[in-house]
Amino acid sequence: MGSISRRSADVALRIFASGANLTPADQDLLARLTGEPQAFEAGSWIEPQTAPEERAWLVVSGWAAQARVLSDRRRQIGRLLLPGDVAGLSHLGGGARLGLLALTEVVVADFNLVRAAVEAGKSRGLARAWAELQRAEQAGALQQIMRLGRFTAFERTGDLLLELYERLVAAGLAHDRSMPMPLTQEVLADCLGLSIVHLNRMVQLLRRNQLIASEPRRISFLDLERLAEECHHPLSSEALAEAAPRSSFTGRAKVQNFAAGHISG
Amino acid sequence: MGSISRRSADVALRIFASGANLTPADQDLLARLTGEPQAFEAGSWIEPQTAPEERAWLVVSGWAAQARVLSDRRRQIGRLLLPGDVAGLSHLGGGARLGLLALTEVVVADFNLVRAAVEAGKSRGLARAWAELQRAEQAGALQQIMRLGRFTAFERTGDLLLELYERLVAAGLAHDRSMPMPLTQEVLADCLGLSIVHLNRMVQLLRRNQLIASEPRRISFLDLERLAEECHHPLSSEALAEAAPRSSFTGRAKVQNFAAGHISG
DNA sequence: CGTGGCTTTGATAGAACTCAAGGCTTGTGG
DNA sequence: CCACAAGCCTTGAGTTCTATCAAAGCCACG
Repeated sequence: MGSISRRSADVALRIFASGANLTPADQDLLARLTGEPQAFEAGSWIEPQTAPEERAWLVVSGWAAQARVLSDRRRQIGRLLLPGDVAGLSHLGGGARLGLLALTEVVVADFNLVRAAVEAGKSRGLARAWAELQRAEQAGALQQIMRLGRFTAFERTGDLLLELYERLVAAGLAHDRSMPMPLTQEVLADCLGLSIVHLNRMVQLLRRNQLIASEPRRISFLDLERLAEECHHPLSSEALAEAAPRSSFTGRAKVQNFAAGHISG
Repeated sequence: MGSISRRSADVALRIFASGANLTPADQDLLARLTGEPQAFEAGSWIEPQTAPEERAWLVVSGWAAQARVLSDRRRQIGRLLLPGDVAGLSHLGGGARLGLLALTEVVVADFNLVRAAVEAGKSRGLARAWAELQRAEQAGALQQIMRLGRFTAFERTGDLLLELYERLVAAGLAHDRSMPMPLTQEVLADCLGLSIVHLNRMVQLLRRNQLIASEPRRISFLDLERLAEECHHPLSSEALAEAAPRSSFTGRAKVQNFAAGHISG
């Protein structure tokens, strides 16, 4: 949890503000209100679900998750946070509170002052950007509900991977039908409401069906369009545009797990 | 879809604004911006999921649902709307769009002007009320994700019934551990991602376990606290307070379905 | 009194979970 | 440089949960 150079938050701030068209003055205000970056190691809670108040955080680098753990150790991940995402847009309160968990090594910046400024109506530009984040969070939640409610395990898995790819592309962190995948299958399973074993089998099915290929910490899509169709996932145009070069992975027979494993199928 | 007396929206407006502490001026603005109440019959789409733009609606009376239907007829209900709830708080756009479906006969009022006023920053009070609605919607979505992801069919069913009871109590539409239940089991199943048959069996299980009792279009809770515990549902204090009188249903052996059926235990 | 919508029941099939063990990598210490 | 341990992925077998299919019952309504 050390302190990091303040500048390291710049990239994330840029991602956060992308599409919001902030004026220079707003950008400056935003930079001043953003707290010192802090690092958390993989597996640690940035904010436990029992925290007395809900703080706002900007994810600067690394992947985090908002999660709730039941007394019998069942765990549900409500939302995955990528660099540029913000946790704690609004105080949820009550029984709905989630904890914020570092899935990889994560750097976050305190965003409470930004939230306070937005709530106090200090800046129209920031308020617009904030509203856009809330919109995206709401849309993501609905997508998650659709997945969990009526999708099969196979569809859920493909749909989530596509969502992550699209979000990473939007953040400039993926391209060419390939993306980093630092998450363990346990984490993916907890997103999708599946057991680890079953999720593993779905990933293998995706591979056997020539829909994805994976290197240790990376996943490539062999047929984005077919995967999207089979998973009822409406592909964003940006994701398709980014996919043009159709990388060399297509030819390979290398079909492996994320972080280890051998050829299977 | 006829037009209804303008005054009929008053109650819903009051529910909508409850807790927001609007000034008289804001209340007046709100009333002026709220459109003519319109009636829709049960089963009709107030707004199809293919609508070109997403309009904002205040539910004045009746129950509605935001739902998405897949090409193979699978249907997922993302959110149930009770009187006083608002659909279309923000433009979601993209693939996440849901339709708005009348589950009973429903009266809605056009809320687009209110949304526009909020987005234009016309009133601090209205903006606060609007933000509170967004907060509630977000919390509801997270609850739904938790339910669908990690709860068993039994827990989902009980948890949803408790949520509905709490929301109805908050809106002044239920009390004494008893609430109206105009929804068919098909609708409940589509909320919970279950088949009709299985949902029916879960309801029967709740009855057999002496947790609920039901008359034709009404459900009573025989042991709110035990149900909440078994379903991992944190009960709101208001729901418990409303429950004090422990109505006479407790003694009855009448254990029936919602709209029809016979004794089954 | 027949019809349609909803609920209930039973039987069967399929999906997903659990348990248990083994394999691949990576990192660590001798 | 090798042995070992820990974490993660993979596999197989058996069980539980949930869906599907089909039919029947109940109720409201015309």
